[in-house]
Amino acid sequence: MDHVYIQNIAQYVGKEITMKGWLADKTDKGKLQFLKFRDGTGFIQAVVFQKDVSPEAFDATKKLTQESSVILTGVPRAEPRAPGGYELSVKDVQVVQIAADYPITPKDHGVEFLMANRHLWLRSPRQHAILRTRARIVKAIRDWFDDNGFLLVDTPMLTPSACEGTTTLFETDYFGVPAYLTQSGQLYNEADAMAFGKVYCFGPTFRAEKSKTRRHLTEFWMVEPEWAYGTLDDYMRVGEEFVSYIVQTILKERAEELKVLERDTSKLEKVTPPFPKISYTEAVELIQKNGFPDFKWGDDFGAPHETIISEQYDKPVFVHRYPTEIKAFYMALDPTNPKVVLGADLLAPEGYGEIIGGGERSADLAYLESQIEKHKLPREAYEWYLDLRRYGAVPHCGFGLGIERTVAWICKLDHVRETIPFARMLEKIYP
RNA sequence: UGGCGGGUAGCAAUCCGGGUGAAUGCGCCGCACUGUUAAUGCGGAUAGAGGCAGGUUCGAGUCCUGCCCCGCCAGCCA
Repeated sequence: MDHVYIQNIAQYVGKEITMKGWLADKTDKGKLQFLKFRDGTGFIQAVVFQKDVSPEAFDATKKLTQESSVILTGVPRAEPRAPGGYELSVKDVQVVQIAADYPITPKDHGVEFLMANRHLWLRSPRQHAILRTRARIVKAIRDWFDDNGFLLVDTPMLTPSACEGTTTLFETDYFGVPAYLTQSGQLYNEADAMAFGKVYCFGPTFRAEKSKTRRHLTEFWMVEPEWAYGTLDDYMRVGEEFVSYIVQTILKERAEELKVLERDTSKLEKVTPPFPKISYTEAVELIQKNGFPDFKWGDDFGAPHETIISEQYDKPVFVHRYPTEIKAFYMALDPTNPKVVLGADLLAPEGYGEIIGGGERSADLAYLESQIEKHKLPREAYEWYLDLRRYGAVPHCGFGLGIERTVAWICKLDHVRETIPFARMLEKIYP
């Protein structure tokens, strides 16, 4: 007989089934043993009464340690008192392995210890809630693009040169020549958009920045759509529809997980289109009026400035038309004011900062040539990119959304390190 | 990289006005208990010469110096 998974338990109420998994925790009440059992799809309480099982099985139950692997046979039934609503009345217990003294106890632990034991920490209910939410966010992202005419066209991880500069890249030895782990699929995405119209790429991204904050990883996942004939306004409209879809989907599909995480969902419910949109210039005035009178037009936002902006709204907010000087070389100039570019960032509420960056890309060959020179980029590495402006250049736009920051925001976590199974952080790569 | 705060038993904390190798809870073992949810009660064992290296002192976990590691914040960014 095939074994049954906890996530499907409702279909088997009253029937004898077998479940395979691990013992998360146990409460010994003498002739009654409560097993907190998990199988990867969920947690369920199993109850072993001495009179219901063989003496051998009962003995084995009493000897089970935390995280021992075990196969249970029994009958599930509805139990209002149990988390999840179901409970297994056990008829037989088969021990697969008795686990050695398990380091992670149900009591408090520090971050250092938990991260050193990340390979085991993943088994905890809270980590399940986060990573199951992450998986659903990823599916929502793919669904939205797939259903809105975007073609998945992935971009390379290994690149011959930097996208925007060389200081933050991980270098590898590519058959004797340097190659770099990608920090963005952006430029390749533009080639793909000129080929397929509407595309998106989705994969890991690497940045060797010495950033040590709750919002940074050296390896993180990013989804980047790019589409031909798209404008700044198109991008912001797509962005708000897209982000709202993700949030509303999670509210519906991961309500149980958000409850485990004690997430205040009323704040997420408000995330619907349209989002507020303010210009960089308006944002500067806002910052000056709220405690930073010395902030100058032309300065880039720091974390405290972003917080001031996002605190004004109960939805994510777009800040558009940044000074040309502080943005990437490929950004399109605003034809009505060449001091600013047609770019915009989306700032998440509740202090989570920038979760999207993007905008319209320049289609102007001469302008891009001058930008490459101005930014001291190696011209030959960008010839293929310039080709895109020689052969059927069109206005186009795109953006990148950081998965981990989005997960951290939706789950309301203190740090992005819990949003990915094995976080890669500054000088930390174990386990 | 800078600022601040930390590194004491497997884990988490107390001790931080220097003075007999101090110490609580969890975990672990045993006993009791048919409704636990971080169970409870009783009993027991294990465990560090207090991050590492120096220094001051009659005497240092406790003061000083250097180094290592961790956390938070900042810069940079998604």
